[in-house]
Amino acid sequence: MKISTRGRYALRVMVDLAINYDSGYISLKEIANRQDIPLKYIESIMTLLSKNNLVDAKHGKGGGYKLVKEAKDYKISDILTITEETLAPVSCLQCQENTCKRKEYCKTLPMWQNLYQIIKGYFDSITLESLISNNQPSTDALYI
Amino acid sequence: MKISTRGRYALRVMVDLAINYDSGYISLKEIANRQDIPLKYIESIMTLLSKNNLVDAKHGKGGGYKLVKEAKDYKISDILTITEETLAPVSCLQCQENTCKRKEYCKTLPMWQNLYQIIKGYFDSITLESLISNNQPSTDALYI
DNA sequence: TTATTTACCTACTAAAATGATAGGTAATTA
DNA sequence: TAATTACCTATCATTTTAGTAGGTAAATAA
Repeated sequence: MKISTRGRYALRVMVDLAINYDSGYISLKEIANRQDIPLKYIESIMTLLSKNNLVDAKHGKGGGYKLVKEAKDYKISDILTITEETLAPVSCLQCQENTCKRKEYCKTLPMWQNLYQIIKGYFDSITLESLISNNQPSTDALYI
Repeated sequence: MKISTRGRYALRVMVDLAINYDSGYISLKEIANRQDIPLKYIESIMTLLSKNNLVDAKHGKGGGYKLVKEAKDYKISDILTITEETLAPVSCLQCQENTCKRKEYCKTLPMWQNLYQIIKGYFDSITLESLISNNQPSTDALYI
């Protein structure tokens, strides 16, 4: 039950882009260097985010990536859903329709559904802005 | 970010043992059949749970497994922590001491720490008994 | 115009994790 | 004593993960 490096790297790059937003387009060469992430690896990840319109890419000299909206308008769930493909903790929940034959009587299914909602809800509640300002929902408040 | 079949199978077997608690020792042959899980695979999983004293095993004819305590006294986290090795969503959190060199300034670390607490808290709050009675904390209540 | 820089594209690969299977041994009991 | 059961060891096929390599296309600065 681990978040992949793809997702973790993507978040770090997005945070970097948010912090350096005023510098305009920032090359991956610079970010890869600063974040100590393999350039070629992060290239494939950022191309994915670019195709999903999370970032604006500009080719050529002086090009690079920049955010297309304010940091507060990026939910962490938006980024992770793309890089992780899904946030569902079990595969029977990752498609719209659950095709598991056990679903009618499965004793563990409600627990997984709940967990899925909790994880999604958590990542929905955090933005790039809250990451930068170290301002996240406290765990204490999550359970009444 | 998926729970493995090891963990999912373990929970299903434990639920089965809980439901059929009154029947005494139950063989894996019977459970594997009922749960449609490969016998040899579940054997390795249950040996692990047995070594961790979550179940009582009895060899020979009429042998099998049974719970060592009431269903309400098994937290889901106890079972999953053994089968999944850890519930930490990122590897830097799975040992007592975080050895990541980025930990001092990492913008994403607090988010992972919080998530870890939420996941642990969730699985701590559910027991085998609550699974059987379909009585789990509602998602609605989790966020104020 | 040309050299440079950058994103993007395609293919490949090594290592690890996952989800098993196979064949036995030891304990227990009917 | 035969049958049954947990347990032990080894192996394996597939998938996923985490990259690497080498190029092409776009854009710009010189």
